Amino acid sequence: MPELPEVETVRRVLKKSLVGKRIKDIDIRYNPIIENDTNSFKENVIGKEIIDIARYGKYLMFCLNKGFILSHLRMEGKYFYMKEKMDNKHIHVVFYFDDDSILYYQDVRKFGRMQYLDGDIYNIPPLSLMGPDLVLNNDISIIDLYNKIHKSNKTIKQLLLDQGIVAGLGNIYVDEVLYASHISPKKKGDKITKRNIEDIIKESKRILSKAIELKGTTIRSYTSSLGVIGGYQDFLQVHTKIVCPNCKMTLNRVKIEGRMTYYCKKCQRWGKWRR
DNA sequence: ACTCCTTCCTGGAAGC
DNA sequence: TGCTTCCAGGAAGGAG
Repeated sequence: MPELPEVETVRRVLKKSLVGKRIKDIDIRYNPIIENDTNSFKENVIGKEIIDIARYGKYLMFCLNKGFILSHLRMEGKYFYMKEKMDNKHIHVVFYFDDDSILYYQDVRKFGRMQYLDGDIYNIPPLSLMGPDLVLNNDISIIDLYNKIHKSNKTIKQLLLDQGIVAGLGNIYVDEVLYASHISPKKKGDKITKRNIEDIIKESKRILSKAIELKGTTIRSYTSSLGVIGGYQDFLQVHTKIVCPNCKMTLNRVKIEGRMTYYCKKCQRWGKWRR
């Protein structure tokens, strides 16, 4: 399940190979992956050159000499770039380049999406609707974030998963950030303090940067994306863990709004002004 | 305008 | 052993 560090890792790998390549043809084998009409997607993309690969939150952006392909990997989306032909039933989109190299998009659960967009990409949906990227944005406003979170009575876990509030966190790293910030995932937005927000931003930056350094987290991953195996799983403190690394108490494993959540009831107390 | 619920999809695990 | 059922999970879209 790629979150910000995994998408950033994919971006770095793809950027090395793909910049300067011209798209000669596209094979779309499963139409729902493409959010545009498939014919107009092809018309817009074939013949274009990839000039850069960027990222915002969990979105990967193939910047073309005109327009962009915005790609979201969701749960299982993976890119494979190679000179050789490959085939399996989970490859849904294939990009052929003018130098006869090939980019395969594989997605076991078919949840991933991609679309062609043109214009001021950051000022049109979906990117215009997103909160600040936790890694790209070095100047996230504590007060703006506090205002957004403080007026809600949803849980902080749910709020941090909302990409409109902050961009990049998914289920794994939210648990890690809340643990590091000593905040219960069940704490409601209107009980969150400015100090909590500062901790969340600081810990998010620390954890996500470290995870990027280690090329992301690989758990329950049968195939490594592009042969890249992440190393951050060795640094996870609570997600998928049994015992709190700090107090050694058994961790709570509960569902919060449908998401499996790991936390330490003792070290992440809510209602108390631990922080 | 907000929140909650359902849908998408598959392989692997669990249950019988 | 082999079949069936359950479940995870990000985000969109519908319902209330």
